[in-house]
Amino acid sequence: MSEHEPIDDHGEMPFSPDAQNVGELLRRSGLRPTRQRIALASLLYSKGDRHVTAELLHEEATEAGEQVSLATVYNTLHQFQTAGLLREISIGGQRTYFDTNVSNHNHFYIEGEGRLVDIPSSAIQVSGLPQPPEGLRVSHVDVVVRLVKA
Amino acid sequence: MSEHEPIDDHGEMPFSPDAQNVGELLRRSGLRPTRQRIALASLLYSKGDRHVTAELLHEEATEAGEQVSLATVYNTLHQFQTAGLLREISIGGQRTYFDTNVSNHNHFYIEGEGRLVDIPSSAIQVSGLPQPPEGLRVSHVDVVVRLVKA
DNA sequence: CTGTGTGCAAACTCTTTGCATAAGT
DNA sequence: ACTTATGCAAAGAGTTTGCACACAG
Repeated sequence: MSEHEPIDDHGEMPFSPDAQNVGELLRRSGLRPTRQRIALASLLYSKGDRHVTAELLHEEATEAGEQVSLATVYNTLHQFQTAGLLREISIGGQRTYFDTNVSNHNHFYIEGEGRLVDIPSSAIQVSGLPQPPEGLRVSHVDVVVRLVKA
Repeated sequence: MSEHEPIDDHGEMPFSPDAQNVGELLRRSGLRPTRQRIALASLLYSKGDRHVTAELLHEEATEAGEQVSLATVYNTLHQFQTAGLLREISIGGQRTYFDTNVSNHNHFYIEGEGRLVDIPSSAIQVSGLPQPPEGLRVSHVDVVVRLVKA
């Protein structure tokens, strides 16, 4: 994956939600474009950046008339994550969130609502990181800004 | 709860692990100093700053010959948290960690080991926080530096 | 004594897994 | 056809809860 021109046959949007492109996307990630995966990917990538839990996505799929089991949603989310299409977000609490924005950025977390909002990568700067202990390297720095009602 | 001088009767250490002081500590937090709570508090505050899960603490208590049920450990951790004696740490994943260091500071998280290490509060600086959405205020900023084997 | 805390086991939530069936190439 | 994905339901981990008994004040 490196030097293709922006797809030029008929579009200008980075991701287009139609099955065509989603299928391509999946195929490139080594995943068979099955009906369920296409449905889930469409939901994920047709509304801009999103933060979903398995349950939420399952609900949406069901409401959209797509029949997908919750187990498959879980499987699919993890497959997408492994393929680099999603990033798992680490908020405390019980539910696991997945973010369609895979680039470097941080989050507001609205307590009591369990809602996540992106903070653009550029906005926050972290300085003064101490040296990690021997034998370890920094893989990722997560900044979560917790918000409560004013 | 507000204006008491630093405890002046006979000590200079902030927390002393013996039952005496732990009992005091609990009492001031509005918690009855029961055998179990004293045992758990002693484990928590006698070794400097610690990061524990309910299971870990339960194990330690058991090994130390104290009989405490897991349910009580959970209850106690939450009571301590409410009383401001502990802070819950938000790492993704399934387990909940509690930190005996209640002051502002951040964490290294060692993936694959599930271990937490404090980063002194002073070390890290976060700048460029965007304005939170209307009606919300920042309650806390968590920085988690994820580490992997080099 | 009186009220709060504890222990146990059952319930609950979120997530994963095993295996037979269905769908993709 | 051959292989991989899906669905179901059951199992699993971590955590919470309800209620009888025990202990602190």
